[in-house]
Amino acid sequence: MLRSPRSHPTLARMSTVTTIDRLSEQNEQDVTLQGWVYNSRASGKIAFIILRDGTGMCQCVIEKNEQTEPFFGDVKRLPQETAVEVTGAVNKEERSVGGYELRVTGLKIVHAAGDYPITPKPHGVEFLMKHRHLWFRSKRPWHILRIRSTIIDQIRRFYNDRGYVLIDTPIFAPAAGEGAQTLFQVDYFGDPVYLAQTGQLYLEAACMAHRKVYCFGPTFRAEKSKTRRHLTEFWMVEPEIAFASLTDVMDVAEEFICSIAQRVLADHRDELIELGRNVEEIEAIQKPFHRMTYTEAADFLKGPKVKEYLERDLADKTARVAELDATIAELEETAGKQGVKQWQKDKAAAEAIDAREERSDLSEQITNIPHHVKLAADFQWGSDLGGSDETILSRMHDRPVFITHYPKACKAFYMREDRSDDRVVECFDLLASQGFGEIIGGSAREEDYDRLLARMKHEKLPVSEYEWYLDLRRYGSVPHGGFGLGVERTVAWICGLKHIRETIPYPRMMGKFYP
RNA sequence: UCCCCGAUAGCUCAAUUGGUAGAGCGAGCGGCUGUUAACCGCUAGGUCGUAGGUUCGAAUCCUACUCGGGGAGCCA
Repeated sequence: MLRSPRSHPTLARMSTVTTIDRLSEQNEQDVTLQGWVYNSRASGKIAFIILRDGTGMCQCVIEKNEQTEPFFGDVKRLPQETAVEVTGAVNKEERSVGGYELRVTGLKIVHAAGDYPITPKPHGVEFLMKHRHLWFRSKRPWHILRIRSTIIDQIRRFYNDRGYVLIDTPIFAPAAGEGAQTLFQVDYFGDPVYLAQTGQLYLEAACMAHRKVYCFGPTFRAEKSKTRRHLTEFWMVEPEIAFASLTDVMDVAEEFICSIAQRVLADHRDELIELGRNVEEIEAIQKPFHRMTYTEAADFLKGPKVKEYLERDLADKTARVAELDATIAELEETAGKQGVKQWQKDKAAAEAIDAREERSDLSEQITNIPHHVKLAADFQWGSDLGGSDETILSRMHDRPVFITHYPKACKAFYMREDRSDDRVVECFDLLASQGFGEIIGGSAREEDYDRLLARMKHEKLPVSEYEWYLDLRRYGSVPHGGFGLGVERTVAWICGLKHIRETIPYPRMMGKFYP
């Protein structure tokens, strides 16, 4: 949008409106930036504004002189998040954030902000979540949501580039799917319908028309889980492929995850580092992933390696707690000592808070470890893998791990019976590395009419409501399969976030839906 | 549904274990020419989550409730 000088009486002269991400191409030129004050510092005759404009951050320097005199007084105490247009010369400057700064000659206040609630100091989660709409502007959420955007773009590209057809599946769905207690019920002109928790059954129908299809949209789970891994509304991408075996589907999943990791590394390496992510661990996301059957996993969990691993983990964590206690004591002494600069005290106090947080996380983990040892050792063939079991398997491998062939009883009715062992089904979960746990669940689908019907009757499903689904096994039924990837869990894993609520713009969790 | 932890200024936290409620940031005013969470001085800001109870006396101990955090089950 072009700006006329008349609408900006305080601008010294007309100059090109640009954005911070393009400043390196405009060194020495006069430009105008439009943005918000992220932070400001001022002394008697010089002021610094850290401006953010949506594309990056840039330091704007205002020296007091005849040109800046008319607005220098305003600049001296610009509240955080004041919207401004600043004009000046771009100047390459090592000392500045981003390497370039603006030597300001003109400034217009577009909107003077009031008392902005989020300060550059630490805040608690509850407070930040209540101000999610403003928190977007802070660095950390800004980086995370950009990476999320790239991951979603890569998801679409991956399937579109490989000839998959996008099939949008309904969000209002009859009770079909798995257990109704985890579904949100909605009144649909007097009839009960449910918010979809998967598009899979609908997708199976479409894959018999287009061969390779996928759906991508929000799904809803009414599970009463209050943990760092759960949302009630989350995004899932589900591909479905005709004439595909279990291993074909797993190969796609493997290729898919690698493509996401590569894309994020290519586009956001610096941002990952800024978020504190260990980039080497993402570089390690390469084919082939580990593959083990459920039965192998069960034996592994009961074996000596897991016990040793957990015992070593316990020892390491106990040692770390002792280390933290020493650090905390030291920091507290610094914070309370006389003759120490105030900013050093602040820093020590802030570090002490972080250390205490890490310590309380660790001590909770330490109390849980013996329980996890017991759960792993007592694992019974036939029961589903628990959260702690998955975490153990995932942490003990340097790349993602496929767990395949679960017992029939813990999986959904549509999964294909293993023809060589009818106790298990041809399915897989993909566990992300570094303990992030399950990000994909998939399977080959039962293509045999009689086996499927028997299974549905065994599960006491209302067969009449699934007639359309059974039709797929009456007319040209072929082996096929697919999987679902949880977008938020993937973002959490790639960004190294311990809580899923930061991976989605407006998290919906049990008991929380504001803003 | 169950288990554990927490709630003190707008924000982040402290209060020597039951004895007059404090600091930093933020806000307001003043000072400072290169700051990086700037710094220095001054000012305002509180029914200690709510309701009971114990006590001469409760932010502190007890009970219930509300809200938040973490976990189990279940799941992407």
